[in-house]
Amino acid sequence: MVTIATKKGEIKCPVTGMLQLIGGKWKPVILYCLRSEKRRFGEISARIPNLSRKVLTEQLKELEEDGLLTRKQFNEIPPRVEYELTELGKSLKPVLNEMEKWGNDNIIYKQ
Amino acid sequence: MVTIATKKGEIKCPVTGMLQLIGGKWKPVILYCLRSEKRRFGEISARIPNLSRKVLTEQLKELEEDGLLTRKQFNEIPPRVEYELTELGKSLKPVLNEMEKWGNDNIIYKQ
DNA sequence: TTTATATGTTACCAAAAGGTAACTAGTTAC
DNA sequence: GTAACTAGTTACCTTTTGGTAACATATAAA
Repeated sequence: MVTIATKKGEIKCPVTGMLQLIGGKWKPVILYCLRSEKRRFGEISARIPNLSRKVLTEQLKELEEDGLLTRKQFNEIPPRVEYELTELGKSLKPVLNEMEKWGNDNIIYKQ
Repeated sequence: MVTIATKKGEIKCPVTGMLQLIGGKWKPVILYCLRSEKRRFGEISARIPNLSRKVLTEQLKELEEDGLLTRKQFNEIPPRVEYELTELGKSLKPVLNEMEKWGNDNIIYKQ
């Protein structure tokens, strides 16, 4: 469960609220990448090659702050960090699945 | 059906593809607003008060170019313009419904 | 001794997104 | 004669987002 503060005159719309958490160019893809298993930072980065490591770090941090995933750091050399969806994050699976389905049914990639 | 050109090295991900069409701060809310009926420009604007008219115009134009909605202009005074989802736009309803459901189940607005 | 490793951080810059305020048009109501 | 109406457009600015390149770290392998 997530709490969002409203500003004056703001309408309490469920879709608007959700977009405050997973709106943005990369967050749904990151969550989609983690939907069925935990992954290391490098794995996520390799699977989303157009996303720079800097931005990936930022987005992961925000998703963690919003309670959608956990970050587990192992103090090894070289370092290892694993990201995994929380229960709240997992509850997004129906949304991600519908997005995946729509993309598969309606998008043709060319070239 | 939508065609998206890939750049070199890009992965053909259904979620990434969908985000190119409806990613962004406002597009899902606009589509959600039109999910069950056609609406005039002013109606949409009134229902999304934090969205400026300038940005609404831009977003509607992009959604029209991407084939998700139609724009019907009546040459009356004062002017009237109606926006309505196309079949492709309507095919997004399952996604929008899951987003709505998740928002209603998981978000508490405070204040 | 140098290089490679994984996961970052930092400084700096460019591009995209979004906002406000002023302006437009042609008819109707005051 | 002036204001209100709707659906924009335009100019200008700010904020957000995103990118690149360099650096840090501790150990192991060459």
